[in-house]
Amino acid sequence: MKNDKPKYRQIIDAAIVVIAENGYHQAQVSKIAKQAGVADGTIYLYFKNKEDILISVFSDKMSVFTESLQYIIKTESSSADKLCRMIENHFTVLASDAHLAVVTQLELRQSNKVLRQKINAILKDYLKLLDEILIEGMVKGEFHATMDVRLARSMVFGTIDETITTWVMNEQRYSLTELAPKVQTLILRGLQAT
Amino acid sequence: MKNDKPKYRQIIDAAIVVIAENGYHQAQVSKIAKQAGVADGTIYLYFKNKEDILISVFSDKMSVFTESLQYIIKTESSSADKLCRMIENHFTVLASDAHLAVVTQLELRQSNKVLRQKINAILKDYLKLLDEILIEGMVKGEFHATMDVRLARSMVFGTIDETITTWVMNEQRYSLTELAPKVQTLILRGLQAT
Amino acid sequence: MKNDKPKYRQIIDAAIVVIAENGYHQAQVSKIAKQAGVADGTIYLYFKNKEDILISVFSDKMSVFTESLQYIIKTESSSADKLCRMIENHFTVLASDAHLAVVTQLELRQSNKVLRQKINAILKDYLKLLDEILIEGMVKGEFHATMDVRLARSMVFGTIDETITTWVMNEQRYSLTELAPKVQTLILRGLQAT
Amino acid sequence: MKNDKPKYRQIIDAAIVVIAENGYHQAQVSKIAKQAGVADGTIYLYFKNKEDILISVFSDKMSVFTESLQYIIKTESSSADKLCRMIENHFTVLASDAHLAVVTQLELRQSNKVLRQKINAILKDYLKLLDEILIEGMVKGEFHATMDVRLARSMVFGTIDETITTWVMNEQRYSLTELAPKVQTLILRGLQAT
DNA sequence: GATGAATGAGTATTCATTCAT
DNA sequence: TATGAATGAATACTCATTCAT
Repeated sequence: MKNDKPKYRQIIDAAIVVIAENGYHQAQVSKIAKQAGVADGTIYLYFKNKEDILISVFSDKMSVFTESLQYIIKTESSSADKLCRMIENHFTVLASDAHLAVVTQLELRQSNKVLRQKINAILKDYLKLLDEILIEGMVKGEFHATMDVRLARSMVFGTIDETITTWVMNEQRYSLTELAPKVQTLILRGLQAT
Repeated sequence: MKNDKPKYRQIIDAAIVVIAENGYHQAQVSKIAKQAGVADGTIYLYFKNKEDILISVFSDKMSVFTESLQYIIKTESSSADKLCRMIENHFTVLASDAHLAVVTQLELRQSNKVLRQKINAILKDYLKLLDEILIEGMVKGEFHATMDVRLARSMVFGTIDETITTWVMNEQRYSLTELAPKVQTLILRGLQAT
Repeated sequence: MKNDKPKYRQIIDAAIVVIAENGYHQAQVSKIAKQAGVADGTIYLYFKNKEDILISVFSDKMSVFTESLQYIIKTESSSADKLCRMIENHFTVLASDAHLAVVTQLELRQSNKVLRQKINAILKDYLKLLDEILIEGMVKGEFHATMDVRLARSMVFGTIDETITTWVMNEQRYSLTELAPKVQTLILRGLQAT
Repeated sequence: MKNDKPKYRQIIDAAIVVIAENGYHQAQVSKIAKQAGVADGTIYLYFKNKEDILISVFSDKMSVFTESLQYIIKTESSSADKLCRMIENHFTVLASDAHLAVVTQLELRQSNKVLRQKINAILKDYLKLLDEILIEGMVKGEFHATMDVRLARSMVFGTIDETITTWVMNEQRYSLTELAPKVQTLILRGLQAT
């Protein structure tokens, strides 16, 4: 039952639903409060302001990706496998939560510069783990020893992000997870030492 | 034709400057009018509404990319060369116009879903030409015959886009054009038949 | 006809009516706009913000007092006469404008510290003229040569202000102007050299 | 009797401190509760509502003035002496409690019309004693037999009040008590029969 | 008595667009 | 064509008060 959840979580979850269904600019605080089943003022007992809700939404969900990735890095042995599992995980999480996918790929990007910078700071933790995998792969000889890590990271993340955004823009009409193996192949071909 | 009228151009150019310098959400119609040296009302003699200005900005600039790419497709012979020249051209154009880079990579993405869908429709012409190159490469045996064109397109465009966005977010502090060869290598490795 | 007045004046006059009839804290911008017969947004073409309206109201009306007093100082010869005419004028102006009296004596005093400081700065011009009269009277031997000007000013202004406030609090049920001669006598007795 | 309970006093004293330090409009109930060391809800066990706190503050402190004045009336013999001792007492009490002076002279005056009317009702007890002195002085021939008592009261109280307010507005930078003799002289000159 | 989490009404201000001149 | 004064809808946040514990 929803009311059993702590209010903080109720509000975060409500925000995702409201943003996904109404769009970023139509996600008024009062709408989020109503969806969460609390009074408008209650929001401000748990969040400093509206921006704080949005950052918390992103931070909260991003930590799922980051924690999974940390686990993957620990448990897989080859760098290529780590990368493959990362892509697969990224796709799986978003494919299983349509609301979240819309929010992260489309709506949250409409935020202003300040908020976007805070979102990017949170994203950085995830990208650092990606860098770890890439560097390890280069050191171990799995990936091209001379490649530019920053560019490789842009390729991996850019490809993943563009693939998912395209899927969301097409209203999630096809299976995202089925694309994972092909994306893995495309990316690995670009990175792996021959 | 309305594009020929000087005020139309004045307003388009003013919009880019105003958006780049103030950000998407601070680019009021009155500011654009002032920058263009016309009255607020005059804007509406040349554009249906504010959204129309923004779409026109994107459309106007995108046509530069599309025309260059059409020329490249015509003049280069191998698919790999076409792809390389496309990447190089994309980087060169944005590297030479700091305002335009900020507007297309950061500011215009803050627009709402409707506007972004219209922007994507314009982008589609450019991506269709990219598809042409990829398909031709597959047919000619230059690229993997079995790859998914839609994904390959996402990889190429996603990598280019993420690389440029990262550069803009880093306040264009390093040379973008010098990255072109490495990006070309990364992408071609992923696509080329071995 | 009201609409013949410039909008600035329409809004100032409307503000006085709305504040007098609804009280300071119930004088919403939208109410003032409605009373003035303009749209809410029009207010902001003529005033920076709500505080600016209130300051302008006070400043605008205070200048009536100040200008009259300057004229009185010029035309009367004895200091005692100047003081008498000042008191009489102060009473007459407020007695003739019930709304204004309520606004200056009761409502505007509910404003916050910042606004009250700005109001006091405006009031200072008026009190300086009072000081002039008092000092001149002392120099000419009309008033006690040894009295403390600051205190004398407090007595004159405090007596006037308290008398008027009491009258307003009693809902202006008796004639304020008829009190003038008695107030003049009381004050002059305190000041005049024997 | 509720006044005997320590929390009642704690809250009254806390209110004065909070209002003096934060200003009337920033003196939230929760701030007063915190300063008093009680929970927000506890306030409502001792006071009907916020207005009740403020009235109680004023009433509580005003009784000090009223009781002193009653003692003065009893112990002094001449009306002039009573008036002098009243002025002196009024100045002394406020000069010795900076917080109280700020609260009564500046902050509490920002309250709305209803609250100010209640404050005036409390003040009336004090002003009635002043009236007693004035009337007695007229009967005994010390003061002008024909003067208007209501106006004389406005002069006495208005002068005292304006003098103290000016002193508070000047951040209590000079000695208020040293002004007492001069104020006494000014006022007595206005009232005394010659 | 004492607590403090929860409530929800209320408002200044911006800016895209219009239209009389 | 060109102007720019006027419009008016739309929204985050505060804080006095309550009431279940």
